[in-house]
Amino acid sequence: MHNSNISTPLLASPPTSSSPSVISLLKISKTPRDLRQLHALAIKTGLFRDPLIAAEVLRSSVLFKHRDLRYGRSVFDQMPEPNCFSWNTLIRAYAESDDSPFEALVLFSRMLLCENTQPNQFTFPSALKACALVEAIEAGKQIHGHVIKLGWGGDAFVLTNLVRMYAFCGFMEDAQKLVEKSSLFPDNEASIVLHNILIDGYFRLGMVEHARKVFDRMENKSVVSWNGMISKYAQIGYLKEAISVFRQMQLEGVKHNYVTLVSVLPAIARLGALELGEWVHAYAEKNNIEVDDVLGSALVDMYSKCGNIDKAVQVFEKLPKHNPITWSSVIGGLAMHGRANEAIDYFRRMEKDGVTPTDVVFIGVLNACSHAGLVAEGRSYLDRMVKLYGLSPRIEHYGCLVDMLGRAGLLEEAEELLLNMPVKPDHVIYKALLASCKRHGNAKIGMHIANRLMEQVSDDGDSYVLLSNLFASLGDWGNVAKVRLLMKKLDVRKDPGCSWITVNGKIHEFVVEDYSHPQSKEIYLMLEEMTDKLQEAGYVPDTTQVLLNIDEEKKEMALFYHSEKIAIAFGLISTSPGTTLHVVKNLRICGDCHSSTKLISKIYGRKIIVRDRSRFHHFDNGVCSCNEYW
DNA sequence: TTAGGGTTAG
Repeated sequence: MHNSNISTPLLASPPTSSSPSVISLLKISKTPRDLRQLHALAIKTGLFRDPLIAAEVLRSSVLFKHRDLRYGRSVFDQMPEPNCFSWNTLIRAYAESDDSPFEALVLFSRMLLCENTQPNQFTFPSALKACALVEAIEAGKQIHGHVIKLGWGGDAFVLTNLVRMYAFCGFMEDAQKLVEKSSLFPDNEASIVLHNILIDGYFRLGMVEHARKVFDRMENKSVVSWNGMISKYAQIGYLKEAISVFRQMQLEGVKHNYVTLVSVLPAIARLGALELGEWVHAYAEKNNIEVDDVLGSALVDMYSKCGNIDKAVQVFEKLPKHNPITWSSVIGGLAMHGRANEAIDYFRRMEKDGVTPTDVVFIGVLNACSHAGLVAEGRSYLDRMVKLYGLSPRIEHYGCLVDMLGRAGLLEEAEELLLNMPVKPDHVIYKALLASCKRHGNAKIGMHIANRLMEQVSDDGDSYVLLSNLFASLGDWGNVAKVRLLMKKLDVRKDPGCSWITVNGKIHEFVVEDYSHPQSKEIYLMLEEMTDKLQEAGYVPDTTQVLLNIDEEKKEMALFYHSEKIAIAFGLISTSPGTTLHVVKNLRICGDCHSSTKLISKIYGRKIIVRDRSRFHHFDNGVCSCNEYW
């Protein structure tokens, strides 16, 4: 068929036969069709035999706007004698591809066999990148040999990729040696990059101390080095370290930039350090750092995880644009705070705005339903996710649903779902159901689940504790003792419960019966006062929450020293009257702490916001925002 | 043509 009816503006004026104009046409070709037409034309006119033009066709097809590797490969295979540039282009394209980096190595070895071409400083980085991705250390070492033989060992790009190759393959000594050698000729820029890559490698291998040592020994650090430490620490949950590097950076006079803020905010969020989070937000505004959708989603998440959901919503509304992640942040935030209906409203607004929800957005929506007892809604949203959006539920989605059914007391259904879902249950989901069984006193299902949990978990202390708590709540002290003995034998420990509160920008952390705080004496006096006032207000300790076989008086004492109570006592003595207290706890709040905190909020006229492992509780004037549904 | 970034069930 003649193609005059599909002529594009690009081809309206046919190219002349001179190479430069074809090359410039290729460079501005926008659609795959433009490219294919130019390609066909080049072949028809014989211009494709010009290696420069052929190379440009290839480059246009695999890099930048087109990124069609299969098409690029066919272009390459048509070349009678690809030049070095073309080899490099295709090797790079494969090395950067998600599914076939290994093909880059195959091509590299084919290139070595060609008589007229030799790898150069542009070939090695891609080939080494491919080795790093597929952890091909032997190939990597051989390529290193070629690098030396051909004299590219001093090239900054080649060197960085060599170091990264060794680091990704876990050969840290080789990586370290290369970096040290490069430090002898301190061309700062390049040396800093090499050190950053080395640090990244140590983090990837979980060798955190080594990473820190390299960082501390760096004479010159760039802002990227600082940001890298902050983000890596935050990613592996070393939250305080992340924040301490952030502060040290400031002390040493290195200015925070956009990436610094985006990197440190998740750590602040998880710690619940509201004051610091507010400082970061103010810093962005004062320094004209644009709060775009990326920084915005980090801020929205920070405000909601730090207890200020209204501010989170406010920041969200002011963002210049929204994407699935900003929506996830605000929906997940509302869910955490138990504001299910608003979470659902936001979800509807998102759909109305034409944004396609991701599976993460649905985790937020389902979590909202779970924490508000909206069972029918939860089911229908899972259905919507599968049928309308074609998303496959992950274990997290089933986790929300099992939790939702369990909290609502629909334990048989929860168990049925857990046993029949198409993904393998993990210890998280078993524990969620086990916690519901304990709460609703269902020993039968609890035992089923416990048995299955024990089959697959051997070193998760929390699972054993949950099981022992289930027995304890049923008064089955014999089995409690058995589980505890087993824990001792297997040497598994549970996460110690701890709570923390930020006062004047400093985080104060407490564990159960904690006497280590410098103001410990005042804190315990306050705890005594609190207990007296609670008793005056008619509070009776709920000793069923103490899951040890000890006498009642001791049980009361054990409750009295729960870490969240200590944190609240400290908050009360170290802030002025009326100040809202923000407490974060790493486990779920216990029933006794929940009911006494309600009273404390009334007695002392304080709003107390507690974030526990699963959600927020806003205590105010004797009531909690969770409506006892947690 | 090399280094750093946001959301995710309990």
